[in-house]
Amino acid sequence: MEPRNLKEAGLKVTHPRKRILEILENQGTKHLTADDIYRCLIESGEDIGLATVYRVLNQFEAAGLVEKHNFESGQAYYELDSGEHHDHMVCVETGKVIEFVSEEIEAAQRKIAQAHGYEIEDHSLVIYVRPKQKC
Amino acid sequence: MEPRNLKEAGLKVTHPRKRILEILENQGTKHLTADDIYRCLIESGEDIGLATVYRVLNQFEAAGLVEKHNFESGQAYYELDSGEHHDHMVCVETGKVIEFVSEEIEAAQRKIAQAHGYEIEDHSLVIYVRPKQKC
DNA sequence: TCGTGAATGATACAATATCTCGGTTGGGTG
DNA sequence: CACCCAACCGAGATATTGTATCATTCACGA
Repeated sequence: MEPRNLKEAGLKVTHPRKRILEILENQGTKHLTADDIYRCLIESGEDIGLATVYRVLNQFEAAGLVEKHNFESGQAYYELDSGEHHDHMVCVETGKVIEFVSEEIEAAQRKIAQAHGYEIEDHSLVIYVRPKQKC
Repeated sequence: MEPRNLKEAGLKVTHPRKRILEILENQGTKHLTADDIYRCLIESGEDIGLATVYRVLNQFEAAGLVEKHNFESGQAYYELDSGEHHDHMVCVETGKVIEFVSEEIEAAQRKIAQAHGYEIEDHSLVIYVRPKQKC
């Protein structure tokens, strides 16, 4: 199971790590960039360096606490690892991100990888969509 | 249909654009970064700036001549638009890229988007795999 | 061939992320 | 509780990827 806190992840419980984890927990449905988190810290009066944010996010990722997504923006987005795998659908008009799971797609992927003599290590599926009803 | 040459794409036929298109056409199965292309040009004695490579690749993408992929590397990879859509499977050990098509997955995606009231604009599926036989 | 607007190359700049290093601190040990 | 030290931190330098600017050059229709 994924670690749910810093100790379980084998990380010292420091102030910056606690605050960053809090921010990730309080994220709504939004996926945050390192800079989002940095600015959020600054706004709440914290004195935490941007380098620390990147370092901590990398540690969190290595520890399995968070997932890192690249989408198509050249900027990485982070979200807490919910434990259950899911893919993403991004609305190109509103930027809204919807998470979904499709066992059908998962199975098809395994089949394809197997057919080529591989096993799946990971995968990334992002569907870019727009609202169906035209104005 | 996708444009197959510079004129059809509405682009002036200039030396840099011809050479960059040639390099993309001579790419084997490999997907190239802007820097790959730049170094290839330099090695073959051309005097073409890196800025031009980026500019031309962006124009090619806008014109539908090439596709840009982000994978997970923070670096964009380019390949000629073959006209037929395909997804990618990347071997995390060898870096090899395999292209594949799965109508099963395509259909499942359409179904999911529709169920949320969206239509698909585009999508990106990358499966990260490793060879099945362990040593 | 000539003229003109588009394209180019060099370089400065911007954005994202990592590295380095001196100073600080969490938390185990005595 | 006080000490100690490896782990951690903040700041700024640096690396990497890509874009903007601008003077010069070039493609191509007349």
